[in-house]
Amino acid sequence: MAETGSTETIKARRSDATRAAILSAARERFAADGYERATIRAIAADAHIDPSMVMRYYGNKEKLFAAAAEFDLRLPDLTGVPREEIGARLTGHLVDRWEHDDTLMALLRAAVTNQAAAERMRQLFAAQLGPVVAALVADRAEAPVRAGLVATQALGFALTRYVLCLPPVVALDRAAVVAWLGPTIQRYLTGEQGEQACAVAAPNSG
Amino acid sequence: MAETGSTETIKARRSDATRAAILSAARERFAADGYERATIRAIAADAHIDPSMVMRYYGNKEKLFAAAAEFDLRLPDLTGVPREEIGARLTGHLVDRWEHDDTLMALLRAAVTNQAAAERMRQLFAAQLGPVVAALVADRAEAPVRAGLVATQALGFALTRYVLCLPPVVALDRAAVVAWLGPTIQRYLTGEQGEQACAVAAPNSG
DNA sequence: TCGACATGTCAACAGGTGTTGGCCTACAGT
DNA sequence: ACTGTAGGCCAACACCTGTTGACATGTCGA
Repeated sequence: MAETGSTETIKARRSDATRAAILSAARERFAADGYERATIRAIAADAHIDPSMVMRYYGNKEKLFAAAAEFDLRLPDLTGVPREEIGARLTGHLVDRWEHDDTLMALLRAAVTNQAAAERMRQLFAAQLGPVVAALVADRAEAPVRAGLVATQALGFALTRYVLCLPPVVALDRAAVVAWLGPTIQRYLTGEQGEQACAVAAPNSG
Repeated sequence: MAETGSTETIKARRSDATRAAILSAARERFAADGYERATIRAIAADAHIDPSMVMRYYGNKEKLFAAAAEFDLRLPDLTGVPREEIGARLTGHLVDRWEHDDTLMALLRAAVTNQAAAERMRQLFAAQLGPVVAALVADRAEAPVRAGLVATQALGFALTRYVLCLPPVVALDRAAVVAWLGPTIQRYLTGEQGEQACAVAAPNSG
């Protein structure tokens, strides 16, 4: 690769700003419209460039999506957290990730009608949520099921709140979300099949 | 209307079979492909008729979807069921509805990228799940939130199992689903915010 | 200064979309 | 037997899609 300035740093190409603008516009469009309704033309217009530039820099729509849907859940290490708090902590973290980054939304909306995006979603949970859950669970063989159950509730919340916009779910504030969903996530991580709720209050830390 | 045979029965038009075939094909396509990827041409081909017939009978794609997405959750009356079993019962019923009818799938897949379909989904939960939950809940003001939470878990399960196909969630059999999700639904219906799980086994009836 | 290369624009392509109108055919009522 | 009409097919429309290639412009090293 061509370099300049200090010998170790890669040269900042003049096109990097354009690439970033495309990626940012792509994320927004995919998040708002899903895979098929997010058109190359619309993305290019948002980025104030010609559609053909999108093709030059990302090859085709599929690859553009792959680049735009790169995502890190940034899950915290929960092994040091008091056992009864991990549900609330994980729930709070996931809500934050959803609210401050379009990427998950793009991935979710696209994954419903696009096979490649669905595969991405599967990999994301297997590679990022899986290990974290495995580190918390006593019986290693149970880890995939427990991670799957967590996904069930986490994605269901995101779907109803951010995509379908069911009014009562939209109305919940962060504390209420953690208070309601935290114990569910907690049980999926550390509880038993068939276990029922009883009146032990959990701390609302997130 | 023109009638024949017995004076009271409406005449069965020759086109009724075609109409039904269109509707059935539309449900399958919308369920499998979502709103935009399910094309009128593909639906017509499945029904072995010309695309223009779809337009003649249903006006346009939007109205066709509206007709195809007509759905009744057929929620049972849960007021007579022992209080600690309603979570399991409701969970089992919802799983059955998902597995034996394409319509919910069509609605879900379409609702993610189509506003009208999302509105349909909201109405479905407000009009069908809402009242059932309201009948079970002590404090009437809490009913919408509780119904929303149930939707959160029910739709999240459907999303991960039938749409995203997360392997561990797909692998669960009916009994396991009821055993894991039942207590969650139960808590959303009858439990308290912040309540945690403890070792009280729930019956596995469905 | 000159040429190579990166950056960007324009116009067009081939194919697919929802939708429309004209035409043919078979059947019901007289 | 004749005719009106419902059921169905065909061809076409206007538009939008991803994608491509030719062409202009700018920038930087030699």
